[in-house]
Formats: sequence, structure tokens, C-alpha cells
Amino acid sequence: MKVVFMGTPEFSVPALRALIRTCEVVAVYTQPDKAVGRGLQVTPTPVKKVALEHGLPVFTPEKVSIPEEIERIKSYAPDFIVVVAYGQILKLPVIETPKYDTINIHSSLLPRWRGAAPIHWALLAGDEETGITTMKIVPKLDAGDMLMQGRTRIASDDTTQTLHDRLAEMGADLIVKTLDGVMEGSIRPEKQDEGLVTYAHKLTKEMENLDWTKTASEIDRAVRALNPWPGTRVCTTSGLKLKIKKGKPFRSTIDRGGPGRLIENMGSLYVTCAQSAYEIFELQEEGKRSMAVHDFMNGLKGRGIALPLDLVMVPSAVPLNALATPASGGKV
RNA sequence: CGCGGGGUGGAGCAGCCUGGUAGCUCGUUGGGCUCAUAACCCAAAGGUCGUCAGUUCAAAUCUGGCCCCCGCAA
Repeated sequence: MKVVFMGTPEFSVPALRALIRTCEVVAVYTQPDKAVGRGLQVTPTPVKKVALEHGLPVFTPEKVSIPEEIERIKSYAPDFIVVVAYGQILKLPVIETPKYDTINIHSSLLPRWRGAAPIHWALLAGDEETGITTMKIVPKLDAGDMLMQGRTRIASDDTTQTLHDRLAEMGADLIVKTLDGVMEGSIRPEKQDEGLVTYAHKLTKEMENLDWTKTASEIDRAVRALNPWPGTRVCTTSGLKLKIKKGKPFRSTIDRGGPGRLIENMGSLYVTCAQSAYEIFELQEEGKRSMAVHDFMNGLKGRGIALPLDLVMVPSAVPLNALATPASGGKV
């Protein structure tokens, strides 16, 4: 079975490896190398690295839906094109190239969370479970008929990072089964119920700003969902900028002057919010490494900074309560 | 030459601008107090201030080179 693979970030890698093991990967498409990292080093994408390790032909066009790339793909006579977080929208001529189908691995239980950041939004919304959907690609983003799904529960300590890793592995497993199923004709594609569609909008940098008027459990979800990027940040009136890396909702109520303060209680650090407080375990000050809250508080005393500290509200670009947007808002 | 922050006893930091006996909050060790304690009190150990060179009577502090770490830039 000949497969053309299209993918870019770390999330795509397990699927690529699985396909290399089980199929004939005839070509790999990925995004052009970009200048990233300290010093703006030009770095190949994770997918490109793996493809090169296996001696596969790699192509990195700015646009894949142009005639010469379509001709190139045709020349490989693929049975399937598999697309995993490629980063480009495929036009119909590309989609129609393979003998069988062009298939996408999407990291949500469609039709919930179409779009760019499904893992984050599942976590933010407090979903109890999420998963992987394989589907036929159609020109409209993430709207194709579904082929297979794999589900996983979201644990109370799951972060975007842990879910990402888990779902990437599940996707690798599922795509192999999906290709086999399509070949055998044992899978019957299922239409998405448009009434249940929600969109996972792209995250913005500004979403890092914590809205401490929310409840502790909403804050907890934000801390876990926005980890590692863009993070969850809090700014004090005195100019400290702190990223909350880990914490948990505090059960009892603490009333120390209302929401929006950093307070110390029994040797622990809390940010007060709606009704109660959120306890911080690990944080990172601007420009510094991440550290345990205990070390941070020692440093504060060393600098002569005393708690409590008042926080400044910085607005987010996308309100976290813009959770499940209705199907009508078809922009992603 | 992409932008920026930093390397000070075991940890997190202050001191550096305005050179002159190395400090804070913890931890560790010993002792005390207490029914008891992660609490409190007393005491002690522990640092070539990243590295090399320069300026100076004198450098953690000023100047230049080098090494390493971190944040942004998805």
C-alpha cells in the first residue's frame, strides 16, 4: 500500500513512524524549514527529521496545491494520502489524487472541536473525554465523513502536553487500522452531525493572562490547557510577571480581600479568585527558570518583597468563556 | 550578527549604578523550649562571588574576551 504522508510537528511523528512500519511511504510533505530557537537557527520540522532518517523523499513546498506538486504526487501513484497536522489546507485536486482516499487524523471526537486547537479546548471546556477521529478530507476544514474514533478520558491531572502525547500515539494506532479497514471495505463512513459541531479556535498569546474572576476549577483547567503554550500568567501591581505552571483548586474558602491577590497561607501560595483560591505549586518568573513555590517564596523574602501582592487584570484576546461556539461560526 | 534576562555557601535571591571586612529567606548540623511539632529560641558548619585577562593601593562590584544557563520569537 503506497502512502504519501503530510505532517509537520511532533504530533505527526508517531503516525509517520507507524506508517513506515506498515506501509510503503513513498513521499513525505512537510512545512518549509523555519528559523526557530535561540539565535534563530534554521531547523527542519520533526517530520522532516524522521523522514530523512529513513531515507524518504521529502518535499517542503510553500503551497502544496499547485499544479506541479499535484503532478509530483500523482507520479507516486499513492493509494492514500495521510494528513496529520500538516499546516496547509488541501485543495480538491490534491485531495482527489490517491487511488482510495485522502485521510486526516484529528485530535478530537468530531464533530466536537473542529479546528486548530482541539486538545486545548477540550481541556478548557472541562470535557470528560476526548479522542482521535480519522476522516476523509474534504475542502471544508475538518468536515469530512468520519471513519474511526478512539476515545480517552481526561484525567484531573492531564495537561495539553500529556494529552497531546497520548493522542499522538492513539492516532498512530488508529490510522493503520483505518487504512486497513478502508482497503477491506469494512468501514462505513459516517457523516458528522452538523448540529453538534463546535470550533476550537486558534490560541493567542494574550490568552496567557489569567482571568482571576473565574472559579478555582476554571483556573485549574486554564493552567492545564494552556500548558506549555501560551501558559497562564499573572501580573502584580509591583511589576512581577509570574507564570503558573502547576497548582490545584483550594477547597475551603479563603477571604483575604477578594479576588486578584497573591496571598500566603500556612506556607503555601495562593491566587485568590471567585469564591475561593487557587493554590500554586510551581511557577516561573519572567526570564527565569521554573521553580517550586517554596523556593520562589524564599527568594521573595530575600528580595524584601512581602505578601500579599495585588494583581493587575490583563484582558485576554479570546475570552475563555467563549467555549462551545455554535456551528454557525464556521471560521477557524 | 533576531530581542532580552542570568551565573554569589546545598536551594531561591539581595549586593554591582555610587569599588574597601560577602548579606537575606530557607535547608543542614548541634543545643534549648515543648505532651508534641513542619512552630519558637540559641549556636555552628559551609562561598577561589562562572572563567581568563586588564584597570586600581584595593574588584562580587569597573573594562574586554571566553564558557554555560534561561525567557521571547507558537
